[in-house]
Amino acid sequence: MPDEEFLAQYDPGAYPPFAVTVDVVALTLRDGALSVLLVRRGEAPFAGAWALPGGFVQAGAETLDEAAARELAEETGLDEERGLGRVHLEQLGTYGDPGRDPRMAVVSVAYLAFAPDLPEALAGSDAADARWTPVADVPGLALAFDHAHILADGLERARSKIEYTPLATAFLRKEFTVSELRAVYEAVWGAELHAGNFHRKVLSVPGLVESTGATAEHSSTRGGPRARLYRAGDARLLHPALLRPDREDGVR
Amino acid sequence: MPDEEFLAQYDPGAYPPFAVTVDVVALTLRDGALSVLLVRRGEAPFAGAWALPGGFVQAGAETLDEAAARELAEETGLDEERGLGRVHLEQLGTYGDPGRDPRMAVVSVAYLAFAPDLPEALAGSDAADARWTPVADVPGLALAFDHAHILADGLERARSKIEYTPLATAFLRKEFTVSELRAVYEAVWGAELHAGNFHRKVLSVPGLVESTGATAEHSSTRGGPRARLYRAGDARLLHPALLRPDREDGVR
DNA sequence: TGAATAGTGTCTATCAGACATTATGTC
DNA sequence: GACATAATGTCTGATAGACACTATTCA
Repeated sequence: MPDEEFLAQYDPGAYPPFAVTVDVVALTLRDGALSVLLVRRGEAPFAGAWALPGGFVQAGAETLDEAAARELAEETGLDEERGLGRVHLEQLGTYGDPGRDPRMAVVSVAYLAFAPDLPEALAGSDAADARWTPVADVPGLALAFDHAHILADGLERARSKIEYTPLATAFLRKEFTVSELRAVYEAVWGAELHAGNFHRKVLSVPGLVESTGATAEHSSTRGGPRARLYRAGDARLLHPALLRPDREDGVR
Repeated sequence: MPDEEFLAQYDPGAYPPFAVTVDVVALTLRDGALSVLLVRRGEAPFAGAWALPGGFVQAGAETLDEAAARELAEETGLDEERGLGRVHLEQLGTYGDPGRDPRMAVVSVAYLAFAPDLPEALAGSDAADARWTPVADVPGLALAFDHAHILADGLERARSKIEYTPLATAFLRKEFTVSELRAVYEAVWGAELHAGNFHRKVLSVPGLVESTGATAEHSSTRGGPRARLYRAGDARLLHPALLRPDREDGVR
């Protein structure tokens, strides 16, 4: 049977129906704290509960990546011009356990976003509120659906990803100091790093950062020389990697 | 509005309909060559073309992981008893570009499987044929849908995963020699490794392998002492990792 | 006997991490 | 002047990789 003939008599209803959503774990640094974008749901199910921003994929009209970017833009107020281009967005994983949504069979494709410090969030169409929330405060929140699980996976991916890619720079503005970069690593890993060793390491890894020649305006905090400014380098993978301090070697 | 009331009047038809499939990139070593399980499609679309094994997820009846295990079992003839338990199965990524399936909007959740050398494949219900195919032979095959893309992603994941996890052992039987393990790395990475250094490295990484005390029956190939036998160790992450030989440092 | 293999020893360049030091800012 | 920070220097132990070497088995 030729394909055309088959398609003409084809009955889409014969296949089990799913709804497909995208949900975004959007991370940023606010006041030195690793924070995630959460929305307060305006509608059932889980009305009133905090959840990851997300929504239904428009079948046939957009790719999954585009759907994730669209949902993120709706809640952050960014567009392609203003900043969205600087946000790193990657697929995290897909969650489809039966019963994860009480309405019907829903498969959620989760995305992970790294964003520089952004203006306060905007409540999108179907959200009552939207807020950047320090991830340390999330455990008390009882997120909707399986979003706590998705967030945990996203955090672990983020911790691992900044080890061997230069994506920590995606949390910063275009120009940054080594100290600011160190603050990113410390916030994501939740561990203090040795300033001197970190400095030397960052400059020694090929392609992680490149110098701008300029120095920061005023030394922000409590004195010290003005720090030099760097841009993100052109590496896509770090070699050697910046390994996080020993997390119980090997994880048996 | 309470959730129950909402659910009662809820109309699933209001949401864009998707079909959800799982597709499996199942890798194994056959005669020293890294090989992937392919099926020849019996029905349109792409009837007669080779494709990754997969099928529709049964909505509400199984998790995505279970659906992937079911599809893999159908094509390999394995069940929980006979070997399926030793197969490593992990989610690879999700593919949902509009038009990737000519019939309707289909989202495919791809899985990656590492299997020990298995008996010849079995054609499942909707496949005309099933075969373990050396990945080196695949480029000439014009796989159905976007399966060439999915396979490429799976291979890259596999190459990367054996660096920092002990999953290379999933390609071998319960007991194996260091040389057999080296053959896995060489097949997956497509590079020759230094036998002596590899040997010392494998034994020095905590939790990668543990000794059985036994030695192999006969030195299989062209002489040499009988090799000692090892089991997979209890590590879930390797530290330090086994880095693959320099792939153009950093990938700019 | 010859050849290939298993396993170990040695050397060197590199790297992570601990620690120290100097210069430069703020309060 | 007290103090924190930026940046660099020094040292040590671990590691990757090159190479050499011995012992063991098959043909």
